[in-house]
Amino acid sequence: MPRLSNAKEQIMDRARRLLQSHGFEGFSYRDISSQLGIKNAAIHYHFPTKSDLGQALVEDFCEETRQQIAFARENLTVRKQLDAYFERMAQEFDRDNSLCPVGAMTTSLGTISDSMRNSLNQLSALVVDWLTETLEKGRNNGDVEFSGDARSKAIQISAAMQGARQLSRLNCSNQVERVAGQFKEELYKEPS
Amino acid sequence: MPRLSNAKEQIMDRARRLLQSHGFEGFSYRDISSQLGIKNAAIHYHFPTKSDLGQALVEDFCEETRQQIAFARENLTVRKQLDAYFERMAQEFDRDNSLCPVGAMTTSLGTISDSMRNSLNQLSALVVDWLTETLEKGRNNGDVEFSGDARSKAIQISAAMQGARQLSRLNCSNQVERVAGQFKEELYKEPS
DNA sequence: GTCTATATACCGATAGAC
DNA sequence: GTCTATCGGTATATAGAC
Repeated sequence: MPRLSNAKEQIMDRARRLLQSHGFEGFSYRDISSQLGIKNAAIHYHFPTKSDLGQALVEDFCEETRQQIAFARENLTVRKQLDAYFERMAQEFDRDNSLCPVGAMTTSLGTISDSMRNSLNQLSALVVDWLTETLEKGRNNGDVEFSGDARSKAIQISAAMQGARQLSRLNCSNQVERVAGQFKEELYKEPS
Repeated sequence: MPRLSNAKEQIMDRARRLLQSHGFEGFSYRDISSQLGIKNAAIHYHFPTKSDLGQALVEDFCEETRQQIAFARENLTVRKQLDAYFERMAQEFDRDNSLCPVGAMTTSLGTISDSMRNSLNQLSALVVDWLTETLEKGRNNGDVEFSGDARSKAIQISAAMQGARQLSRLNCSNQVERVAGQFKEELYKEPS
């Protein structure tokens, strides 16, 4: 009889929070096991190595992001898609001061496995590709306004949101909303 | 007779590189001592605790930034000041793929000393305050163009440059130049 | 599937010789 | 000012009982 109803999910949930607050090398199996009231060895049963755990976490982020993008693309206008993206970034920070997964892993890029790094790259590309496509579409139909090429704008926005979540943790104030508001003012200059 | 001509400076130089590539918790006294061909205890003589070393590093960053800002403010036009800032960010990344000090510390904010955190906060504020002042001045004399309030724009730019350095390490390509180019295109729309 | 116990390695830090 | 030697703590990971 297991002590936890669905141990694997609970382990990943704790690991996810720890990753987004302390980075991949900033938490240990002990942090997870003590929070769940189990022992280290129990985690090793579900995730033999920490790399396995990290890989599962990043793939989870990818899948979640894919679903959010798919929903937005099929159901929302360009402006609503961008608004939802900005709002999600601000809300994730408000909830638990969490970093974006990519930002939380940047200091560990030299030590993680190739497969983990590849998945992280995919996660980053998912957002940038969707932003590029959405911005381009919005410029064509007049929903948004910006100069330069769409991919550069997409990278600029993505980088700024990641950085804003980090600066906000340092200042203890939500700069994500502020940066998002600045982008919206610039993109939505002409009311549709 | 010391084995190193100026041990303290050499230790800080190595520590600085390690901090900007692996984060504060991502390097050890051993990493530094092995690179310099000395022993751990020698580092502890100059920096009794790792917190002392970290504090010295952040204060060094502050002093360097203060000098760069003071020079720019006194000798350069608004556009030249912004150009110098963008170019410095891109060059620092090109040289050794280094993170900005603030971005390198965000996953360690929960474990570092209060004094280190305060210095880090000062470092971030130095750049944002200077950017705010410079943007406002440039908008008044027609050197640059942007909407919204200057401080929001300053935070947006600062956050984007920090994020761009991190994304660039993941992609193995210099997105810092690309993001800087996007900002320049937007800010310098009207040729002076 | 979870436990106890253990292996091995690394960490920051200190004492004392030179 | 640097060394050798060592301490206590923690990390990931494994073996084997239950």
